[in-house]
Amino acid sequence: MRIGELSKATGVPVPTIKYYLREGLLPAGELSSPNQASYGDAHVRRLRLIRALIELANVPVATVKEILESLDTNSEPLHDQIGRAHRALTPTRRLNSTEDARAAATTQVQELIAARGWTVEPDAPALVTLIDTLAALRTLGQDGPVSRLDDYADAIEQVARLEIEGVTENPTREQLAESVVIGTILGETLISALRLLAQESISADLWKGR
Amino acid sequence: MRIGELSKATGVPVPTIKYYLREGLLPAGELSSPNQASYGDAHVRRLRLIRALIELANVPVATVKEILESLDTNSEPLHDQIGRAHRALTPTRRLNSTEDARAAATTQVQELIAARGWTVEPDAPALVTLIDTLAALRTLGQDGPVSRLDDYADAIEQVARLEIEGVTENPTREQLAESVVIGTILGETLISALRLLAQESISADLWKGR
DNA sequence: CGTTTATGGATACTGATACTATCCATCAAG
DNA sequence: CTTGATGGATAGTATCAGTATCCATAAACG
Repeated sequence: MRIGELSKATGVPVPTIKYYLREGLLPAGELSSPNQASYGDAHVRRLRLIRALIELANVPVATVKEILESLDTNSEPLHDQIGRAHRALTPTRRLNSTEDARAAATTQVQELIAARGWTVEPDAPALVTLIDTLAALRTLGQDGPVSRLDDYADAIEQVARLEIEGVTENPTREQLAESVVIGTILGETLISALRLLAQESISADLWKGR
Repeated sequence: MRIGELSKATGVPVPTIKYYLREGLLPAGELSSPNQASYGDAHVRRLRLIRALIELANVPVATVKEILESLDTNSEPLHDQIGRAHRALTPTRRLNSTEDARAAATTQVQELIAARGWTVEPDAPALVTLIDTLAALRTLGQDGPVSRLDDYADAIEQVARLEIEGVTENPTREQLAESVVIGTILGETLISALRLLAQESISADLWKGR
């Protein structure tokens, strides 16, 4: 398969494929002569994965590269690979909310984690996001979600259990890693879309025309 | 309060505040003379909201503007305001997956909606995202989430119900709109962070060191 | 065999986004 | 009365994700 056919097969423009090759997201094709390379099914698959992460999950190109490298080498422990996927989904910027809102949120989160017996590193990026979000909600006078945090956690734990279930049936370590990482990232998009759909339905029933 | 104090109170740099004023995200302060304006608590609150949407939920500046305008005028029906918030959370770009994967995903989603009795417009943005995501997962050989879609929907419906519950206790129409819109957007960040935390915990217990 | 057309590789350019920086004529505070 | 903000306008910057252009070579067609 030549680059033009790869482009046709995936719908990705040739210059974009060249860009991904340059950036190291996509491995080079096999060269038969200095300006002739052939690509295979692995390239089609990889390209689809790249597009899904970029288009659906809004993962930056540089992060996609990191994730793919980590999946390719498999030198890292699985738990670290997951951490990499998590960083792809966590906003890096910190929010400065009022000191007391943050303090209250921190306590609440610590209690939640303790009550559920979760094993979470104190510097997990999602921890910071959770605290910041709770603090922001409270500061903005929206304490509905804040006061129902435990109920949210119930539902989310259910989802997380489902995801683990759907992933542990993978036989090899490589397949497991791939499933976890892809599932973590695209799962977020899936859940978000489902939630919006459910909300839209409820909103339509409740407030249509109000 | 002058702009410097507003900056101190929120941690947002003065040039950035000026930028938000220019872009119409933040209403102008009250002018006492051609180069002297004073800002109040409403500005502090608004600025915090802007930052939360941008930093935590990754909403683009232009979309934040739209959302705030819609909340300010309250001329739209509530259901349309929610639609606006939904568009802020939905990727606009479409993915081209294989025809049969899309067809299968479309059928599956239609069945899901029918089975649950959801009221969803056929052109809802989340619908497209959901179909694309399912198609991508299947194409990538990750059918775990695809086959468990109904279980996911169970858990998500539970979350959506919680959110409605936490929001209907608002007395006025304006407060309701604000709660729904902010809750929809920041709720997404909250749920995402909770999910990652739950995953990290499970992953730590299951695969630490593997 | 000759002429389009496509390709690999390198380099340069573009458009969007979210700020930053500079300027200047006030205005306010010490 | 000098020093330091401020409002408003305009210009500049950094990053990101591609696009575009060139060129020497190779393949496909007639």
